[in-house]
Amino acid sequence: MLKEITGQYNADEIESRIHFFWDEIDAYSKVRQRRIGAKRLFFVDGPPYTTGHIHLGTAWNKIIKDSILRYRSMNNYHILDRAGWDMHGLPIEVKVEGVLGFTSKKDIERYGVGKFIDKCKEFALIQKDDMTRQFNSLGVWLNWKDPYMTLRDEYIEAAWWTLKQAHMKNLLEEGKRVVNWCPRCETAIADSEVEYEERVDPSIYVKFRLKGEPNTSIVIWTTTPWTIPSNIAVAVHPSFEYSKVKAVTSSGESEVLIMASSLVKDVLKKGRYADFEILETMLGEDLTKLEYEHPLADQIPKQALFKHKVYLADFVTAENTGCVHIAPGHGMDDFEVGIKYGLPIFCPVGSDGRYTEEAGEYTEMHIREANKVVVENLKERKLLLAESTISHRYGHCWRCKTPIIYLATRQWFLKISELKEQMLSEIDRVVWYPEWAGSARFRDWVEGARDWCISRQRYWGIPIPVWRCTECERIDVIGTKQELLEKSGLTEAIELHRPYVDSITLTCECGGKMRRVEDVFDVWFDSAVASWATLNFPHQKEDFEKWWPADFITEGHDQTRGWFYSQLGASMVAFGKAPYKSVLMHGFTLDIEGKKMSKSLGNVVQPSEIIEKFGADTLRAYVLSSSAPWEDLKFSNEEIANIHRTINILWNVYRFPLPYMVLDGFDPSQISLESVKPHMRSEDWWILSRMQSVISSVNAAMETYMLHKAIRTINDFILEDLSRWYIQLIRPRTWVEANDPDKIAVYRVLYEVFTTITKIIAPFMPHLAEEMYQNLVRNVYTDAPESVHMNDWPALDESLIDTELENHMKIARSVVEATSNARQKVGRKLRWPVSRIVISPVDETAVSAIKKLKEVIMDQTNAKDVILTEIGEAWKELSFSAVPNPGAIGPVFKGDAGKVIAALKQADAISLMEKLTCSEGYELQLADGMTVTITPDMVTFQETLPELMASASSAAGIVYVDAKLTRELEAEGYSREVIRRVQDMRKEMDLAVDEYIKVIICIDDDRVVDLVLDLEQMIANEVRADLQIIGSDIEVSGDLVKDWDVEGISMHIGISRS
RNA sequence: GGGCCCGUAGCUUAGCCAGGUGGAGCGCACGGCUGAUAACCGUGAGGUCCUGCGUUCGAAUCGCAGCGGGCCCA
Repeated sequence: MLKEITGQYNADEIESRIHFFWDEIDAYSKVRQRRIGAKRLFFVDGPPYTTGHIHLGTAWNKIIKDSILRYRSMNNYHILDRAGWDMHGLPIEVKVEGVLGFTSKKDIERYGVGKFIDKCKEFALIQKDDMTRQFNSLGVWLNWKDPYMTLRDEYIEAAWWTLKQAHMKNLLEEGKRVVNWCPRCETAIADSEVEYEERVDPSIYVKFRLKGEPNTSIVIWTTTPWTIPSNIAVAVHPSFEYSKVKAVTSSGESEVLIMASSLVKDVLKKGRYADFEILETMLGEDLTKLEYEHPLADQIPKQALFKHKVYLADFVTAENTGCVHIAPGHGMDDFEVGIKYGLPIFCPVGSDGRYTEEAGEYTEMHIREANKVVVENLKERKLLLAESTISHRYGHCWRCKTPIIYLATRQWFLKISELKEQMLSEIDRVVWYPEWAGSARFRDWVEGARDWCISRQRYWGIPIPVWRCTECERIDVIGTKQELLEKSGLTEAIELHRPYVDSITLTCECGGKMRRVEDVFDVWFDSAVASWATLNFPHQKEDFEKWWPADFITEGHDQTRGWFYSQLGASMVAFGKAPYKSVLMHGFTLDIEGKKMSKSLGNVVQPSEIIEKFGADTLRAYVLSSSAPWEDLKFSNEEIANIHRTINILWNVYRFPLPYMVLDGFDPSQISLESVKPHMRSEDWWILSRMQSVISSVNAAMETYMLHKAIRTINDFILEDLSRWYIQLIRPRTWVEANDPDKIAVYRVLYEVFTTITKIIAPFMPHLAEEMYQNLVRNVYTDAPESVHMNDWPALDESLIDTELENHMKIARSVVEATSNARQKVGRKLRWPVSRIVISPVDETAVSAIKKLKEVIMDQTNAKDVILTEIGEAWKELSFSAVPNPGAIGPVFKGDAGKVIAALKQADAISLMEKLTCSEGYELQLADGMTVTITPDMVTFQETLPELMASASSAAGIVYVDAKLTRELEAEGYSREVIRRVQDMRKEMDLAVDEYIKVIICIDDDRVVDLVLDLEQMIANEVRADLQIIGSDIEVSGDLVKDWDVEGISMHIGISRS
């Protein structure tokens, strides 16, 4: 049986109860099992990094996923949805280093890599558990019991297997490249791990002395003096014009300098030269014969051995000097130039940021200290033309914030650039939401794809499964644990992490010993293989055949260059096709100002705070409804409170009829909707039609992941249709005591609407849906599915949709609102009936709407009659007054204008109007007897309403309210005032709805007593009084006695339990 | 500096694709309702539709340029 709900909406209580219930019956597993055999949907969870705490953005991300999957499940999809965790990488290493008080890789080596890895693993696992709890509190259903974790053997194998594919397809390459390097973490870091921040660096102009041309130098500019020891060349633009300039100092000394012609003035000003003379101009391509001396060759013996020349490069811009310092070991562009012209890739800097022995006198110096030393050394040699500082954006390590450097090192690469064309065509095969996420944003990114450096010189990561022979250099890439066991001859269980795996050696074909290269994978490679790793491929191939590729993924727009890309790249390498069929790109959570949430700004909103205050369902409904998924979400406390209010209204709507239903023993399982149809009123048909229309809109919205539209539609329905209208209309019908078919029809219709609501809110507000479902459905039908989430999504019943009725109801509501408006103007409150409202309808539809829904209108306007005029015709009882228009009268009548205006106001408006509409003028007699001609532009007409009447416009036309009182109306008005007070007192005494009372009412006005006595019986019925005394001079007593003031009349009322 | 997205009332937003009198909610002011009541409803005020230029009979909507914000890149 249905149960009455007495409490207010208490999210905390509901949600903990529902979580307990779900755990108890293992609802999630049952829901998934139920759909086995249905159409498959493979969803891959983008694995959050195990930081230990979720934030609003990750909460939003999981809420989107959960809502979509719940919706799909109800629409009969068999869903595969392992939650995922990204658990390797620098962030955890850095955190563990912090806990252990380490500052460099040497500390880790001293401590022991094995112990360090154990700490990292422990850390990651603990943080995963913490975060699982937090995601659970959002009501997010994914497979939490068996999540995929990047630190697991089977996951590591998926990465290994993928690398082996790359090797077999000749897409794996080891090579010297310039990479972003963090000198603190002593590792290469990915482009995506570089954070750009404003930073002040030196800005120096350096003279490189030409060989064979005394007193002549080419001038370069740089912000990294420490790279000067590594200088190998100068680059110029082939088609820029360069000048040889004779520059003269204030002391009269002169020298010859070479730089871009357009920059001569700027440069010489910086060098504080007093005068100059252009000796010669030439194109960049004419400079290539020049050779110069390395400025610090005397300090760096190795530099004295290299030739230093000028080369051409298109990337040179006409900035600074137009001559670019090239150190192929320390810059991407520099490296390219070096490769192109076969220059030495000279890189005398070690992994810790200190110079190596190749740097001569700089050996062991840290590059950060080197800046000032280099500048000093250049100054000593009179090679420094100018020196200052510059503030610019410079890359930093995302974890430890150390400024990065560029180093040419040996690294492992996936040759993604070779796959670019195929990747672009795969992008077109994927369905993107919104469309531009793929066609514009992702495409742009992929078009710029470079080879992917997948190696890192760290510890906590998937070891790169490359073994190299110490004798012949041959390499072998291991694809699985099994393969490793076989090739190494080991039999016992092995740990696939460092340092254990490092100790395993293989035997080379040449008989030599093969050792693993020491690197681990870039952590982005981990998640890149998620779509097959989560299927335990290659360990287990059946699921892969059955499910892959993913039907759907959804992540934030930062993942364009992240997971959308890394997955595509890895999948192209492994399988030659995209690993996902459709992608929803969602936005970011910002603060109310539209600024990103960050700890330093102190504007971070914690999901847990919101859950505590409003509950998870409110948070969910808020983030889903407040903007389109792909737009950024500006977090607003006001808006979330507003959503909470809507949910609260739904709760109140839901519990409102329950006491009556329970009292009447209403059993929906015994009364079909079909059986009450003969007794349904227009409003019942209407709400059922609206309900179906809502289902239809929600379906349409969900098809294209317009989650915001889906929820807004549902919320509007709850607020506008259900709470503000239907419930108001049917309230009196629920109070009827007899077992009236009219009442039963309302109950059944409400029941139908409520049970449908539980299903359509289930994907979005899963707890509230479950709470309502358990009472409405499980308490009635014992054989119903255990959880609302096991139900099918409501099928659209088009036979219930009546668009004409929906349209008519809209018109009727508009009439009711207009009546409210008019009542307010005339000062007649709703409790007091009016004799009639008169409507001048605009068209046929308005007429039929009003005729069909007359009862509804009368009821809601508290009017005794509704009268229609002919279409477009004014109401006959109206009169008009003339309003003179001084703007037209003034210029014509000048000094007499005042008299004309006065006369117009006195004139008979009706005949004036009639004359003016059918002729050009009206002869008006003024007070002094003069007659003037009034033209139509001089006067406008205004309706004047009879006393106690008011009008307002509505969709149906003008609505007039006649608020004149009669004895009957007044009697009813006062009686309702009395009833309302007694009801208020019943409430105050907390009486049961059906309890009887005794009432004594003393009214200090004989006329009003008389009026009220007209309806004595009605009052007694309404307030359930079995004894009622009303008079003007009687003693008032009772359990509760109160004095009231009703429109200036004192009333004393006493009530007691009967 | 480049790519993509966003900019509408004090706040959150609809309308923009397909040009034709800008519409809600919150907040504010006033009023109403009263067995959903620690709830609810109505009315009103409140807009340089980021700015400028252009296309057009007509621009919040289309185009261009700029400004501000976000993500990504250099």
